[in-house]
Amino acid sequence: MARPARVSPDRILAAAAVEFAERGFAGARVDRIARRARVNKAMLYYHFKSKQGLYRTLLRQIFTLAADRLREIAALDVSPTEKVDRTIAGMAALVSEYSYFPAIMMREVAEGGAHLDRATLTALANLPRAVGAIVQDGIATGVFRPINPVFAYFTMLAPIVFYLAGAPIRNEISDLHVIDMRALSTDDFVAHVQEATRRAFAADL
Amino acid sequence: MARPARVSPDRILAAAAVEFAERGFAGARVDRIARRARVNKAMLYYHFKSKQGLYRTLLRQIFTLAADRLREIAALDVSPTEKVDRTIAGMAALVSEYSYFPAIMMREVAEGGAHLDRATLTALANLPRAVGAIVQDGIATGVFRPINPVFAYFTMLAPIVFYLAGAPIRNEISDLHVIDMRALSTDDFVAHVQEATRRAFAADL
DNA sequence: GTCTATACTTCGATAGAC
DNA sequence: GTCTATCGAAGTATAGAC
Repeated sequence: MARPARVSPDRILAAAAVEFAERGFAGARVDRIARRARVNKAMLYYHFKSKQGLYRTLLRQIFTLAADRLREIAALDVSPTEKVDRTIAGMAALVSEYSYFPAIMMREVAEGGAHLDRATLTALANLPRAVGAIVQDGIATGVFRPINPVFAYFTMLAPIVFYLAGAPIRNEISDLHVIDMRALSTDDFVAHVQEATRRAFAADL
Repeated sequence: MARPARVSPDRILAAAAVEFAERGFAGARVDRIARRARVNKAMLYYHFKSKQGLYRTLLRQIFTLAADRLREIAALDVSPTEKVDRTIAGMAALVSEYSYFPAIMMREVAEGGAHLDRATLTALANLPRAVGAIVQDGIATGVFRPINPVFAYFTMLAPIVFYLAGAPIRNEISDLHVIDMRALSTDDFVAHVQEATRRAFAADL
């Protein structure tokens, strides 16, 4: 049973996730995180030592969680095609639970991993590794055509992350009445990426 | 003939592109931009009024350039399939000319357009519009299966932007010897996305 | 573990001479 | 248009009492 300990660190992490997702590492304000977590700023430093320490802890946690989910899917006893479908849906589901995930991911990619340590980068590396394993299995068993597994990772997941992170700016744009992107459904988009990926990966008959 | 005027503003914009791509709006330092452009900081404020003014000018320029290229492709007298191929290659080519483009794009999406004004958002909106027009044409003429044009935009271009923006962090990860992503070629990736997109969009026979 | 008060630094921006 | 000098705000971090 999960002990109710560490409420304060966990509340800080939750507040940090929102702040870092919305503003990035440089734009995030420690005062705002503390206030949102309803803890004293000194407590934040007491638990995490620095803004960067907090950031790294948060990202390691997020990346580890995501990689674990992907590895669970990879370990299932279903076809590679089904695993690819579930991978795409799984990432979308992860985002609906942790809505800050895509923005943090996009920012860190753009940042070139500047604020990350070895452990955090390793956790991130497990994402393409897990997806790559699924794809390689599909190629080996002849259900997928030969594709580079890392390429496959980007083709499958970049649209999901980009699309879900892009919801706020799509709304901004829709407000201008130049093009309306408000009616788009996330589920429809997930189904679209799944269908597109099945067609893109399938071995020729 | 382009007058050689405005060397100083142009140099500032070029320096700003590098700085904003590497560090984001909040992380960028006006002093660094001025030094890189070899102009006095006061000159920067003289020409652009504020950090935000500089940022908006830069992004409007980038987005306008990208949208113009896409519209040129859309206007070509070739098949929709060929246009889609060229759209993907065209974005990759744009990035090899303006290497700061993908990072800025990713950051701004994550930021939700917070620092942008109406003109800049409108310029950005022209990207999905141009791609959407190509896709709609393909659907109307029966060479593509029915797909949402905005979905198609994300499926085609998110992998390109994500992959190209991700070069630095892939190198960081490769240094850890957990997974090696250094040997990947950009041209191969472009070819992969083109092939995947052709298969994903093609109408069933 | 928790809080108040504050030290120290960095950064965006401008005044004002030339 | 260009430069020097500097202001004032904002931000990270910590010292030290409880």
